[in-house]
Amino acid sequence: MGRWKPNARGRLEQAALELYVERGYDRTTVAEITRRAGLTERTFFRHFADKREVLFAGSGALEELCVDAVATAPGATAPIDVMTAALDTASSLFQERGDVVRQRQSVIDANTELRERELVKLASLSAALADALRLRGVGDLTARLTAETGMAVLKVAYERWIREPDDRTLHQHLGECLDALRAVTART
Amino acid sequence: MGRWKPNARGRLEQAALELYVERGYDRTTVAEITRRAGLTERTFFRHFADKREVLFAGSGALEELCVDAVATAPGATAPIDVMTAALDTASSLFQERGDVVRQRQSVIDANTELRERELVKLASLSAALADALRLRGVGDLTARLTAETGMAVLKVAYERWIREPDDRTLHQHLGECLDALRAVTART
Amino acid sequence: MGRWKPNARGRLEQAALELYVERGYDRTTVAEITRRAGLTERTFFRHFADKREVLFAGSGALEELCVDAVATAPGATAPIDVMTAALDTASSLFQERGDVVRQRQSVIDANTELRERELVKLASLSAALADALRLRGVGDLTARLTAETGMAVLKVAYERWIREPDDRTLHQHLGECLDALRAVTART
Amino acid sequence: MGRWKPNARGRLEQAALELYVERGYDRTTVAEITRRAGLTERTFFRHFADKREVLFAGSGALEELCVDAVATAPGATAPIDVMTAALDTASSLFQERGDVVRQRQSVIDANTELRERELVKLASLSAALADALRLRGVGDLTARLTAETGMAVLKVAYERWIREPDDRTLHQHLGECLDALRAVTART
DNA sequence: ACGTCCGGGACTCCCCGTTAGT
DNA sequence: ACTAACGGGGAGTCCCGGACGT
Repeated sequence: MGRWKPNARGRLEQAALELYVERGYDRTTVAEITRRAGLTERTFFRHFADKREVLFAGSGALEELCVDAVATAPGATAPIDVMTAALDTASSLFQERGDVVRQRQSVIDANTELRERELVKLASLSAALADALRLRGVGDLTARLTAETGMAVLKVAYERWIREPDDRTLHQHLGECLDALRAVTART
Repeated sequence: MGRWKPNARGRLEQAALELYVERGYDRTTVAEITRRAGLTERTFFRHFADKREVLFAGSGALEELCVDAVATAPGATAPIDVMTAALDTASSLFQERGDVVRQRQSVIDANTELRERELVKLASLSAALADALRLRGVGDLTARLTAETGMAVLKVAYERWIREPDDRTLHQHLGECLDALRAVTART
Repeated sequence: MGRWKPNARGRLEQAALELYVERGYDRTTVAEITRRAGLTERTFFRHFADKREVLFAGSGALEELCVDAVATAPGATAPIDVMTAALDTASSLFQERGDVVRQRQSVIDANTELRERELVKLASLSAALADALRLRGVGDLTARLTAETGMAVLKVAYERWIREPDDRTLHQHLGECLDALRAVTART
Repeated sequence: MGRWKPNARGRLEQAALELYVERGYDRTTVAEITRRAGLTERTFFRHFADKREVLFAGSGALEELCVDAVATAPGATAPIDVMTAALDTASSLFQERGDVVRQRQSVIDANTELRERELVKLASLSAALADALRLRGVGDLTARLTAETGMAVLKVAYERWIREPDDRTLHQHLGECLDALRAVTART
């Protein structure tokens, strides 16, 4: 057994989220986070590339799940339906832990730097999904557009789900958004 | 007559772009930029919010132009066509100065921080266009989706225009992408 | 009048020397130095390139004086005599403030990093003197060798002056060393 | 049989030199060196005291050889000639592997920290040679001055040998430098 | 509008310690 | 004895902002 309390990474994540909520992201220093977690600054940066990344540690797993959903969709599925399946996978992940997700999102929304990072994560997800579609044999142009469109739908649906505290699920919002998108792009 | 050489801001922009190209964004310090421009560090930050912003100084003007295109489109135009008009406005701005645009883009592509900022600018453009659409009476959901879809098309078309040095114009790429998008979202 | 107490640089130098003497160079942190000087770490590194340099701030002035002595020596003086004049200039600087010099030297001798820096300063002095000799028309090989020999003599004389607390001046030590050197290199 | 590939130390030396040449000493991190060598950072510091030392691992052997040359010189030899013998020993070591030596030297010359370490190694060599001379019965003052003078000659000769790519050997350069030194110190 | 001096925090890197495993 | 894994601690660089003076 080590000399240290276990799960340094987890303690840092929790301490960071707590402090970001308590006093806001930019009024929190890394020194304060590590103090609360009983560690040193050096250790924080060993686990997270920067002060923002601690909020996005889980996004890698999300990406994997979505990519997997694309890869394992039945062979004959149309690209847009494959994408829909991937988004549904993501949506259930969010839906399950609605409260935590909302809290985390309110932290992100309050700070521009964090919004920047969120957009990067979305772009990374888009690129990964486009790759996954190409692996299914979808052409490059279609793959990219499908992925980008999927992100557009996800963004809008997610935002509405967060902001409107009615009983609609994220899954329902995604459906509505996709319908609306079809109406927008339909040939007149 | 002032005691200083005029156009401090312009000199900073030029010095920054030169250095970013010569040795890369992250190997360039603000001190070096200001040294080349014959100014002090403090002055840099009086003109630009941060080291990245110097590359995005023109994006405000682009946003204005696009919003204007939305506002002045004929009253009966469908949202997607309004958006297309806005994108065409943007595209001619890029098309005119292809070389500068490509150089600037290669700097941005080489650095994650700059890509973050680029995404933020796109998100800001999206929000502005959604607002402009709402002002035309378009419903909130449709406005957002149209704007986000427009950004998706712009991203893909722009990237292909940059990367494939054939004779197709950005305008043509936009058209092709919109067609492809329609094919993707068409009901089967 | 500024908001700050004046002479930040001087306060840092003094605080550093005090602490290096009190508890040794490597058991002193920059944070402690700046705390004692009533400043922040950031300010320390604005004035001194690193933690060592604070002890060698005066070496630039010494170099200037020596170079000047070389430049202003009578035109017909032989290189070795020009060099001797330069060393005598340096020696009087040390002789005047014997106590401070010895204290500083004991700090340096106790730490390898500081000895490294001392050697670099000597090498820099050597290069500057060789340059100054070349400016007098001395050939490159002779200039370098004269400068390096001068440093050799200075090193040995200085060390003996510091270590042997008799009444001989540094000037006398330099003379003895030069004589001994001549004996060493004399053709048999 | 060990579980690891053998010769960890050698792999580290090679990886370090390669990287220092490829991208420069200060743009190379220890992590990169160990990654290339297939080891961990901790292992690097078990073999080398610091990041610089990996370039000076062989200097201990050089020192031994030179000291040995002093110790085994015929009893009646004058100090300066003993020193010359020691330098000639060193020179053949360099002469044999001219290419590697030049490459290594170009790395060192490009970085101040490395030049510092090089000077320390020379100072260490000087001290060792002075000790060896004292063991032969040479007086302290003469021993020190002879050793320091030897280093001066070695420095200048070595530098000229490196910089001037003609056919003169390091041995020849040493001879020329010694002659020039004698001319410099000769009584007029 | 610009310079000067300084504060403050993020982040990187070097170097070292301990523990456990082989 | 040698390695990996994890953490500590300090030096040093850079971005950015605040207060004051011209």
